[in-house]
Amino acid sequence: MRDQASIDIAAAMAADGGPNTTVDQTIRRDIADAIFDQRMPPGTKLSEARLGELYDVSRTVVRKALFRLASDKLVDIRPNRGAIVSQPTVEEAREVFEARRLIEAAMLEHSVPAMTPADHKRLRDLVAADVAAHDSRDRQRMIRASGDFHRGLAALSGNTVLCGFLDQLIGRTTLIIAMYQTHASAACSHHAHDELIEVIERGDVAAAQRAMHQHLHDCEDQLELADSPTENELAKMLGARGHRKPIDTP
Amino acid sequence: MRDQASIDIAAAMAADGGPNTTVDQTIRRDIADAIFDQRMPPGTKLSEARLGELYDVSRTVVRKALFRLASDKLVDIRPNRGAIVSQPTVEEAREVFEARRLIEAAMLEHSVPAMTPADHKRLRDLVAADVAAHDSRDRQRMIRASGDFHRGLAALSGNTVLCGFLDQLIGRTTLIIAMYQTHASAACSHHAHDELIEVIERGDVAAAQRAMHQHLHDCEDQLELADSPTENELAKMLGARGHRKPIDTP
DNA sequence: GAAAGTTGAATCGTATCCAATTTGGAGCCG
DNA sequence: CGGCTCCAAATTGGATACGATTCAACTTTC
Repeated sequence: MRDQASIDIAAAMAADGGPNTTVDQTIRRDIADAIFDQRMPPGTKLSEARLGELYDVSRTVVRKALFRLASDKLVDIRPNRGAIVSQPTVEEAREVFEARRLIEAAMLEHSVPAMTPADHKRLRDLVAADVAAHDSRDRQRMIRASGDFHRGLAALSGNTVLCGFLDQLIGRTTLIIAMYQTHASAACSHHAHDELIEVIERGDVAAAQRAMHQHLHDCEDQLELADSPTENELAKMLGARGHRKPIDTP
Repeated sequence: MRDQASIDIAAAMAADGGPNTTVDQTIRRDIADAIFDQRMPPGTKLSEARLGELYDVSRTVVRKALFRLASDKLVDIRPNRGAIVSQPTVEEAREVFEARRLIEAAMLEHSVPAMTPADHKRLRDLVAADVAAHDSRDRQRMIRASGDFHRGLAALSGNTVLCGFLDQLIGRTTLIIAMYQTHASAACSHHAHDELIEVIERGDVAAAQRAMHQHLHDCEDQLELADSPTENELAKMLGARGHRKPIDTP
């Protein structure tokens, strides 16, 4: 019995040492990463059974992960039709950017005046990582570093609730970029981040808000949100022109 | 075959008329309503088995509902210890109110200039319902009507993403009120809503934003967010005074 | 030859079952 | 008599099994 206890303790230690991570969290993170790194394009089917056997786990836990991802709007679960990587519409994309503008600009009002030199350094480090990623020509790194800058800036506001919202929005933005990106220019140019941090260090709230607003607008404008519709948009247009195709999610 | 088609149509009509609602949605809504109406105080245990037999359904679907509620931050699922109605901390409460101030004020900037007379009427109707609820002395109706006003105002911005965020925040606010309300004054006074709509109809964006900011501040100030700590706050304070108690969720 | 109906495979949703963890209390020892 | 250990009941977490729904290909008929 004491043996059993010690074994239990050892097992617990081992489990704690590596991850507090349950399996479903691993799956969730893996899929999210794959989406962010654009290895899983929007629309890819996510079969519960397939994922289950990939991770050698039951469908129950897979479904848990998919549910969580659905609440983060990264995957879309259609009743009786399975889960796919979300295909955000143009309107949704515009709304996400608008929401980001509102939230990120508003957060600056509180965070900019309260920043310490240490905070400024943290931001500069994040921009440096952004630049490095940009130089590496690695799109994954670029997107990730850009997101990390925005996340880090938001974290300085000290409001975890808003950070949670923004976190979701950044994830959705990545998906939107994957879907509507035009030529090579993938993420936000890091120059904008450089400019932004400069204004922030000067403590000029209004200018910082303007810069953030402009920056996000530029990101949105780099996408093809009007012409050259992607597949699902095409389907929508065709549907409106008489090819009555039953839409399941009205 | 035509018979079958007509039957299907009839069934669909019936289903749509009442619920497109699957059982788990019903459970989810019922619990949420119970929380909002303060019939379920924060901390109430939500046993899966009990709920399952109440709705004559398996635990699987109950867990689905609980999971969804957890992602809305209305219930708290502790590993191996079951689900309880969330007990928001004081910091969480402050953050929720701050988030609401930011979001709701920022939304006005877009919605106020774009409102039509019809929109104004809609808002007036909502305020009227609010007043009626207030006169009825029915706390449930008061809270609900107040929330509906904020929801309706947000809907006029046309941004469903932000509306979703605000919807979650309003739900959490209700929970916060249930936990930290002082004497009788439960929800926001409807006078504030009256004032607010007046400024909105004048089209004065800045004034409307100020009014919204002030209104939410007043709501927050009506709560006891400093003295008379509730249980979980007490536990935290004791923990800080040397009683090293291992926290499971760091 | 094309359109409608039918059949079949695959996948999802729910129920039931078994293992793991927590909790409360009984028993034992100091 | 108080505190600790250990065990049993209850509850949650995960796995498997079965029924329902959907999509696609095939057959049949006009």
